[in-house]
Amino acid sequence: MKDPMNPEWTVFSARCPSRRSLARIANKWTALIVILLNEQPLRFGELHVRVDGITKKVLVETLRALERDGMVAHSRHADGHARYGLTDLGRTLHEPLQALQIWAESHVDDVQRAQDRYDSAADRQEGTA
Amino acid sequence: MKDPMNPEWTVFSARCPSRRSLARIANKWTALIVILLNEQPLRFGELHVRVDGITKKVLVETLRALERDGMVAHSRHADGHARYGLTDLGRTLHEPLQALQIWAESHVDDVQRAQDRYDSAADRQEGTA
DNA sequence: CGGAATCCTAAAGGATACTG
DNA sequence: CAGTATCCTTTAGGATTCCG
Repeated sequence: MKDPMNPEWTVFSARCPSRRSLARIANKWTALIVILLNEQPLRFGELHVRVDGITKKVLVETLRALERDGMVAHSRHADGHARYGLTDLGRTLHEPLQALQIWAESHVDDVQRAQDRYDSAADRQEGTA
Repeated sequence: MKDPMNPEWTVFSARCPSRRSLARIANKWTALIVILLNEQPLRFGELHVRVDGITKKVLVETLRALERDGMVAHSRHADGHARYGLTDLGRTLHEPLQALQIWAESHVDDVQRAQDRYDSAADRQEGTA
């Protein structure tokens, strides 16, 4: 599958499989789901309420894609309910994805200020033009 | 801006500003651009060729969004050409985003195997049905 | 070269209703 | 409850052309 002779075999190549993987993991829904499932396996409905704003359709699709890529698995539990959990592979994703969560939450104000600056600068431009 | 009284002020809340930030940084184009710009400031055309598969339109839009959020800035260089580079804020993004690149590139085979397993299991299901 | 403008398609996502 | 199925809207993204 991999061509070690090809120096372009990185995420920067559009046709490298790693580009597809990057697109899947560099995704807000994936990040939120992986972060939640790292705590503990969850049922579909629990995920649905804890990932605020996600629709059932998108949740199903994202879970299926993550299962296909081997990051998530679902299995029937002792109480008769199926639960989704991370696989070993999925667990290796938790740290980098949680880093994104932490970044996003801790830089809210920085980003907000930058946006305000940018927008007011843009307004001045408009006024000048 | 922030409501410290609201315990739901996290990326898991659809209306929390951090959710928007997460969506912006958990994005393949953002990741690729930030990783490249961390090495050195680049001109538009250099970015365009090094981020294989991106169109000029999408590159412009992504750069503008990153500038608005204060992660990228462009400035005229000594040679008279404008170059894009990371701001201090943008530089803090490099490590977590490069972690995603490394994950994607180093787990290509794991993901491929998982997909093969999943797809052949699905085929068997179809045959049974 | 570094875009901006326009147009268009495909994909993501949302709403709703239905089912085992 | 855990999905499917359907339909619809919106956004991301691509192709092309033009401009300073």
